Amino acid sequence: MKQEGRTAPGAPATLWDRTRQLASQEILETALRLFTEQGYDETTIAQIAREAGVSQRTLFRYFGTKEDLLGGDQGRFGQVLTDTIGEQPAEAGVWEALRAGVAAVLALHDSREQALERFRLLHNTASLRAGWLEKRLRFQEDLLPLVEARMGAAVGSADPRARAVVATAFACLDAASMAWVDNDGKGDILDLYDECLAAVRG
Amino acid sequence: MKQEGRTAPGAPATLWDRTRQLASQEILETALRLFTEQGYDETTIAQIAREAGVSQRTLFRYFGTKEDLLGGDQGRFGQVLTDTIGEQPAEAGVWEALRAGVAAVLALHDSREQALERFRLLHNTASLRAGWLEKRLRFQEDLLPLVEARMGAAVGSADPRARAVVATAFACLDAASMAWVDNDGKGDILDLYDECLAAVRG
DNA sequence: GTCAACTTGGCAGAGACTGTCAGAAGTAGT
DNA sequence: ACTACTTCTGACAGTCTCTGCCAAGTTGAC
Repeated sequence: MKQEGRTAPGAPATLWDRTRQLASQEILETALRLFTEQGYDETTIAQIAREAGVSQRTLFRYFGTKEDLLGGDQGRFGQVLTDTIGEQPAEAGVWEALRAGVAAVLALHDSREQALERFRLLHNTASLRAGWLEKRLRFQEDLLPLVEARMGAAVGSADPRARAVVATAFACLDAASMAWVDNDGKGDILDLYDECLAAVRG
Repeated sequence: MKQEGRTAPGAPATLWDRTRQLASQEILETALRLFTEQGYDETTIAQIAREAGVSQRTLFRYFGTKEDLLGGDQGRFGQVLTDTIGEQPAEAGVWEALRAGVAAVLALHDSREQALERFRLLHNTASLRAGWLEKRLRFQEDLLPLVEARMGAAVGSADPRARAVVATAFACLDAASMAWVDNDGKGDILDLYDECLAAVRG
């Protein structure tokens, strides 16, 4: 299995690529539909596979875990995050850089409705939240060197401050998105994020 | 099953209570030993049960999940946390109250070595971290009303600020404990916690 | 001693996930 | 078009966590 193909711009777009793209999308849509219809825990892999018209084995080849069926391409989240922050001007402070990263990631969702649906599922399903938090932790670790550099700390040292700053930013994003869901998607998450950060750093 | 007995101070201390206490301890020690010896993921429930001299079924009756085998009595963590914060004087600020809670929880570990062992396992095992984070999230929710009251916010409103503050405190605790583990348990976690908070709120 | 309350172990089974393997389907060389 | 090669798929069996159920044993209260 070598799924690197990723539909590059001037793609060769072999039949395999297109087929995989299609299957992947079909699985993803079926999963999201069933999750919202009957809940995450109440939906089995077997059911998703059946309704998507593939075998369980194939489903697991596309998405390594059940959690991966939500959140689509989470790899991109981390990528966009680190890229955006890395591109911030050197004179920008840590918090400005982190804010820019958060904004970029939030802009990644297809639509407000889809984002709301995903966030709602995420915040209401314990088993999902756990996996999501863990994945986010990996993003945080990836961000560490960038933040350390901006804070003037020795990169890779045992200095906990950079980690605390990054984790705080995510904590605020979490609080903001939860409030956003509670408000049924009214308003802007980024505004809520700013509000949270102000409350913390006040 | 009614395991409420919990060896109250002037306990009746029936034979059942003592037996359960013993079995629980035996299981816990066996689990921690095997986890540190061969890793969390590489240790199966079957093995723990066998070496602890109980059936798998009984093991699951004592500890609902594999994760529960680490962290001992996590219920107490949340209890101590909310109790301590609730007992703080009204004129104490949010951050002082939260710090007191954190200190109380940290004081709960039996020994420095055991705490170090647990933290190390926790931070190095992805599957464990996920569950731990999720459990912590529940503590955070429990704390919410207390913090909201102290911040003068409408309790139960969609105000994300209290959630952000609580999450930030935990984020700092996380960063502090990770640095502590990296330093092989040298120094005081609470000092690191203060350092983190200063970096965030600085 | 009797009976109720409690505890235990074994069994069967669900559900997520993995390794393996034969075979189908696409791709490329001639 | 024929062949050789790579890629993908489905099926099967198996592992591991976790749950429901039931029969048997132990303890406690009277």
